[in-house]
Formats: sequence, structure tokens, C-alpha cells
Amino acid sequence: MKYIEKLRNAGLRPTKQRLKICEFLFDTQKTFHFTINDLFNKIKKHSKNKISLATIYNTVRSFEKKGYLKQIPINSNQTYFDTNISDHHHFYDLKEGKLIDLENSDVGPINILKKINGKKIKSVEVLVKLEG
Amino acid sequence: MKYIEKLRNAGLRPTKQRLKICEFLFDTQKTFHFTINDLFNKIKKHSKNKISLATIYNTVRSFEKKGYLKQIPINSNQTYFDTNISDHHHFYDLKEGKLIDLENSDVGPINILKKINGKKIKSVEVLVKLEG
DNA sequence: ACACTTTTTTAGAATCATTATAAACTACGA
DNA sequence: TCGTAGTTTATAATGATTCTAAAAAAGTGT
Repeated sequence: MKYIEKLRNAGLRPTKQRLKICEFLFDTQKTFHFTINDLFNKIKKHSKNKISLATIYNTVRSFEKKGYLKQIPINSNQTYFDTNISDHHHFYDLKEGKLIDLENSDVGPINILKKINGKKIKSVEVLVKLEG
Repeated sequence: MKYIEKLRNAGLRPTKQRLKICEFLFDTQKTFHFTINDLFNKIKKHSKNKISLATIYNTVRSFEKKGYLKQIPINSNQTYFDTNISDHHHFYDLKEGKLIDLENSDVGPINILKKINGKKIKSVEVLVKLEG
């Protein structure tokens, strides 16, 4: 199982459920955006043993804390996650309610000139809302 | 009453409640960030007649639709609004859970090089997360 | 001012995403 | 294999937001 070490490295035990979730999240070249509900339904549909919602929540939260996943800052009733954890930004198509990746090279360098005493910049995220 | 026209312009009737909400939102030089709950409690505390939560929700939603308020794209259980509707960005202090304004001049120009067919850019919002 | 229609406000119920709980289960070292 | 600490699960609890339906207020014509 290729994800056992990945989980161990992060201090997570490699359980059946977590390995299954890893498969659904990381077993593809293409990265993608998802909500908890998306993931829950995808697993239920494509796997014989369903995983409880609570486990999906817990695992996704752990993955996010460990940096395997990123939350996308967007105002929606559901939380959106991204399997692309590299430094990049997003379009948000308001009409379709769809997220589209923006490569870093599509945005150009962002320079934050203001400093806050004693605080370090953890991330810089750009959300470009699209209309029409 | 200085807000009657503002409300009318937005297609809202100038009711007692809406005028009161306007006072709390717009009667100050300084702009600020708030959640619905913040606003509800502030009005309850500083005004003899409280305004129902439902009315606050409805009015704030209307104001946001009309462009009198902006939602701040951030992942939180509550929705954050901003009375500063000019083009600007935010620091988000993760430890304190606090938002801090970033003037446009603090960030420098942001150039979105990628185009999506038939879509127009409505807004570009930067969220800078702070740690430490 | 009055009668009448339309909009708004309100309290409370409904909804829905997320988190907590506590019992059953599992991984894993001794 | 045993014991225990970590996990999973179904379900309940929480909490923000939206809905509802009745009461109140505002607008309109007389």
C-alpha cells in the first residue's frame, strides 16, 4: 500500500478507511476541488464499503492539518478543499458556482508590503470572482 | 434622515429598522468588519428597540446585493462582512481570528494573465494568512 | 383620517453543514 | 494473544442561516 508511509509520516495510523480515502484523493495525476459531501458520495458510489461521514470529516481535517489538503477561502455554505497543495490561486465562477485553478504564473508575483509586528505570512491566496 | 435616499436608491423602503441598521453600519468614518451576530448584539446593546435577527439577515443580504457591503472570502463558521467596499485586501490573523485591512497600495498591482472565455472579472481578493 | 393592499418585521420552526459523544472495533507493541 | 490507546461509527447536539406565517407598518387612493 503506497499510502501507509505517507500516513505514518504524518503521525496517522494507516487504517482501512484512511487508505481508502487516500486512494480517492491522491491516486490521480490531476488535482481537484471537493466538498466533504462530494467525497462522501464518490466513495459510497465507487466502493463497496462505505465510510461514515464522521470519519470523512475527521480524516479530511487531519489531512488538512498535516498539509495534505488545503482549504479554499471562499464564501459558501460548504467548505471547499483542494488536493493541489502547491502555491496557487483560484477563479470562482459565480454563475456556475465552480472553481478553476490559476497557476502561479497566471497571476504574477504578489508583494505584501505591509508588515505586522511579530506575525509571519503563512499563505497568500487570491480569489478572482468571475461574472457573465 | 440621511439614509432614506440611500435605501431608496437600492430599492429598499426606509423603515425604522433599516434606518437603524444604516446608522450602525455607515455612521462612522472608520470602516469595519463584522458578523451578523456582532451586529445583532451591538444593536441590542446600544439601542432601546432591538431588531430581530431575521431582519438583520435580510437587510444585510440586501445591502450586500446592492454593493453597500462586501462579504470577505474566508473560511469560518460565520460569514464576515466589510463596510469598506473599496478595492482592498485582508490579513487574517489565524491565532487571534482577526481580520486586518490591507490597503491596495500595501499589496501592489495584481495582474491576472489567464482569461476565461466569455467571463468577466468581477473582483480580485487577496487573503494573507498570518501565523505566529 | 379611513379603508385597503402590499411590504416588512418578527418569533419561532426548519434546514443543513459540521462537531461532539459514547459504544464497538482495530492496530500494534509487549 | 492481551491490553490499551487510537479509530470508526451511528446518532445526537450545535450553530449559522433560511423559511414561514401571522402581526405590524407603510403606502395609496378617497
